[in-house]
Amino acid sequence: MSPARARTSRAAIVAAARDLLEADGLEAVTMATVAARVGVKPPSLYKHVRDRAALLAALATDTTEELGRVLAQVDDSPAEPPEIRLRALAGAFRDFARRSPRASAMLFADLGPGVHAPVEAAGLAVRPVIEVTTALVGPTAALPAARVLTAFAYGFTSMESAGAFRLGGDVDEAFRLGISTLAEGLRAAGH
Amino acid sequence: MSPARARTSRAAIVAAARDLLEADGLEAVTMATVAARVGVKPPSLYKHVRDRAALLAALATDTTEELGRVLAQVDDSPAEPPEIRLRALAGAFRDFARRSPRASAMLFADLGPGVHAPVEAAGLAVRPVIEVTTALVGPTAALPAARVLTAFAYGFTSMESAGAFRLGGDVDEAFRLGISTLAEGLRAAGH
DNA sequence: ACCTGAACACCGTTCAAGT
DNA sequence: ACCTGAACACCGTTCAAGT
Repeated sequence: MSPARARTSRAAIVAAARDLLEADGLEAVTMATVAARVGVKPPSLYKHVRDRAALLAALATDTTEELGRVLAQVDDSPAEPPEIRLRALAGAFRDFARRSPRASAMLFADLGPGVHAPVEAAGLAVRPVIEVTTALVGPTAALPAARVLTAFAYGFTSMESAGAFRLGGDVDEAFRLGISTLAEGLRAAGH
Repeated sequence: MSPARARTSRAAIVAAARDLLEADGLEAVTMATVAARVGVKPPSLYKHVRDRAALLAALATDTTEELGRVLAQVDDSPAEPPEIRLRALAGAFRDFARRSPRASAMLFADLGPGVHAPVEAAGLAVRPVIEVTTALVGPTAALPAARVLTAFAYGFTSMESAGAFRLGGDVDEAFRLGISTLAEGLRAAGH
């Protein structure tokens, strides 16, 4: 008797995977390296995650949920003008992307069939953006405006952490330019 | 004597890799599947590419060069107003991304250490964008403006092909909104 | 000069057997 | 109920041997 007590957990496994991802890239996230990091043998992981694809999906979900908490905390003063709130959200997302660049690049990426954060987590993370665009352009135009802002911020930070800006110049300035232009332009368009 | 004549080529290998990538995703691009598709055994590939990472880099380069040709061909009438040229470039990029969604998502992505298209190919592909932003906002502000446009278009198409827009609504409209907003907003800001 | 078969280390995954 | 060792198919890569 005395069945084996859990020596690890799903949360610890996901955290280990995220650490390995940020440290050494996605190809370094193997069942063996993750298992070693949480102190078990590879087969034991299958008691906590279905397979590697499910582990990556859980990693994406974890990242999405953390981002959702960060953005919700940043956007806690709806009395501010929407442009100010938007700049704060964008800045927080960029900081998040710099803290977890590889996990952030996976937020909206194609990770194989059915491998992405569930709609609930994604919806929750994007909610602050939609709330701000609602204040900015009204409820009917809020979704496309949020998509535009998200696409820009995600594309920019993904390119940045991949080292895709290789022509010199001030990268910070370009990010601020994008957010400012979109904030003002969307407001002007969305009467 | 009569040393073995090449039964395949680097170009054929890259093309096979791209086909496999678009058909079944990056994890389906193995040395074995690529070799089978070009009609050789896996070890033969190493006479043409250093390793799998180099093959993926060559794939990214090939994609970047093709995009460069497409964009250069689209932007062949510098007499048009920059907003029109910009819309044409953006539309061509989106078409390209829909034709080769997985390869396009790799254009500016982190594919491992040193695995991305060389600066020359990337610079050539982005040249039409910089030329248009030069016409739009002047030479000093052209680079950040081009970065903003590229980040938006790349982020948007990557999200789109990954299936990240899951809240309904008109995705085409959102793309047009982004390009219009940026074209007008950047011009207004870049006197 | 390129191709192949054989070989190796590694990876994801399964499963019977332990506690 | 979770853990492990052993096993399997597969993958990237090397290399000696073919032509």
